[in-house]
Order: sequence, then C-alpha cells, then structure tokens
Amino acid sequence: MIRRVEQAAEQLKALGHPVRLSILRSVVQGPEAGTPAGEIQTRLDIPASTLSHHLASLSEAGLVVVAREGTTLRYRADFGVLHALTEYLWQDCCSGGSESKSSLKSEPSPCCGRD
Amino acid sequence: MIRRVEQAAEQLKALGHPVRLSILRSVVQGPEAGTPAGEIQTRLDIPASTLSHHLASLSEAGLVVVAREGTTLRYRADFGVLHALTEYLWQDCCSGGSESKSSLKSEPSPCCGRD
DNA sequence: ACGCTATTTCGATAAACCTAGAATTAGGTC
DNA sequence: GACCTAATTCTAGGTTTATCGAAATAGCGT
Repeated sequence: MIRRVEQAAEQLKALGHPVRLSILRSVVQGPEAGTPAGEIQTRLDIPASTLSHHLASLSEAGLVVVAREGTTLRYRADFGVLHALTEYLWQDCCSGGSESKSSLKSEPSPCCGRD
Repeated sequence: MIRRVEQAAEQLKALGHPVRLSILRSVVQGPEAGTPAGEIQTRLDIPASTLSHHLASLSEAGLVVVAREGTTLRYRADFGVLHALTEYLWQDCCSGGSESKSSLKSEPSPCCGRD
C-alpha cells in the first residue's frame, strides 16, 4: 500500500519534465478516443524511442491510458487521476489538509462532466 | 525568457519527490511567518544536509520563500506561485488551454465556487 | 574573541534519468 | 509467408539527482 503522498509525488515527477508536460497537453487537446503515438511524435518532433519512454512514464504514473487500435496505440489522459492529483495538490497547499482528514468544502470535482 | 511550460515543469519536478512534498506540507501547515528548517528536520527526521538540499530545490523553483530570523531560517510557502501552478495544471488538463490564450478567471476550475 | 547553535556548502558515491540509434515485436495486407 | 507500418524494447552514453557525513558559514550571547 502506497501512501497518497508517495503516489502524488510519483505523478508530479512524471509531470516534472517539459517534454512530458507537452505530451500531456498534446494528448489532452487531442480527440477523446486518444491520440496515436505517431501523431504526438510528429507534433513534438522527437525520436520515437524517446517519446515512448516518456509515454511509459506518464502511463506508469497513471496519468494517461493506452489503447491499441490496429497497429497504432492511442494515448488519452485519465482526467479522473489528473483531477484527483490537482485537487490533492491544491488542498495540500492552500488548506494544509492532513493525510487523514479532508476538510475541504466545495471541491472542484462534481462539475466538469468528465469521466 | 522561459516558457510557461518549462517553468511549470521545473516546479512540478520540485514537487515530484516524496520528501519535498512532505516538506511543503509541513511548511504549509506551519505558521505564516515561516517554519524553521530545524523544526522541519525534527518533524521529518532526516539529516540536515539532505533537508537543506531539498529546501534549496523548492526555493529555486519559487515554491517556498526563505527569511532569516537570527540564526534560524524560516521557510514559508509562496501561495501565489503554488496557486498559479495548480491553476495552470488544471487548465492544462481539463480545458487543454494553449500556451498563448489564457481564458481563465481566478478559480482553478470554471465551476465549483472556490477561493 | 570565544563558544554555541542553526543551517548551509563541500565532497564523494550510488542510483536514477534522458537521449537516441538499432533491433525487435505487433498487427495488418497481399 | 513476405512485406510494410507503428511502436516498443534493447543497448549504451552522458548527465543529473539523492544521500549524508564532514567541514564551513552565519548570527547571537558572553
């Protein structure tokens, strides 16, 4: 069992690289069905192997989800995870919520018909 | 001039370590005037030199601010920077806002009255 | 100046990360 | 099966990070 802080750190670390953050943005802006790796590669203009590693990082952190469609792999953002992370970060920074209690009132989740 | 994505990546990277994330939480929960490094050290139970390096990372990223008070150094969170980062991240993930246009008001999300 | 405390900087080591060409796997088509 | 494309995994390099004891710095009190 991994503590929340460990998980959040892993996810933030995955986001803590300009290329990966750009990849995420590219994926987020792409179609809901997911963006093919090749399309991301073309857009960011980086070697396929390098991209693949970064995609693996994002995937292992649970920030993106992959689905095969023929020979292409489509990557899409996991908005639930991203939202939970953002919320944790915000709560952590502004309300100083401890790991056990979550005394946050109007959380930003029940809106934005996502996931 | 550093692009926003680069800056955000640097800040997220600083947060992408369990110890540093714990440090930030400790600082956030501490007094507004700032928390002495020694107090953080006691609380997290890590060597002073290790702590100092992590504090430097957070400081260089602009997430925390340091102020001397006698022999002790008080670290406090820079909520403005933290909020801006959270906002950028959320916008990046939920609205896929491009780097040029920033159609964000003051909340991390267009719904859920918060702040 | 001396001692004391708080904190940082130095130095060294081990581990992890980033990059990218080359080789490989996976899936589709003929 | 042969072939092509998409993407990953292999391999290897150079770079950065993480850790922490030891030494140095900063400020205060005497």
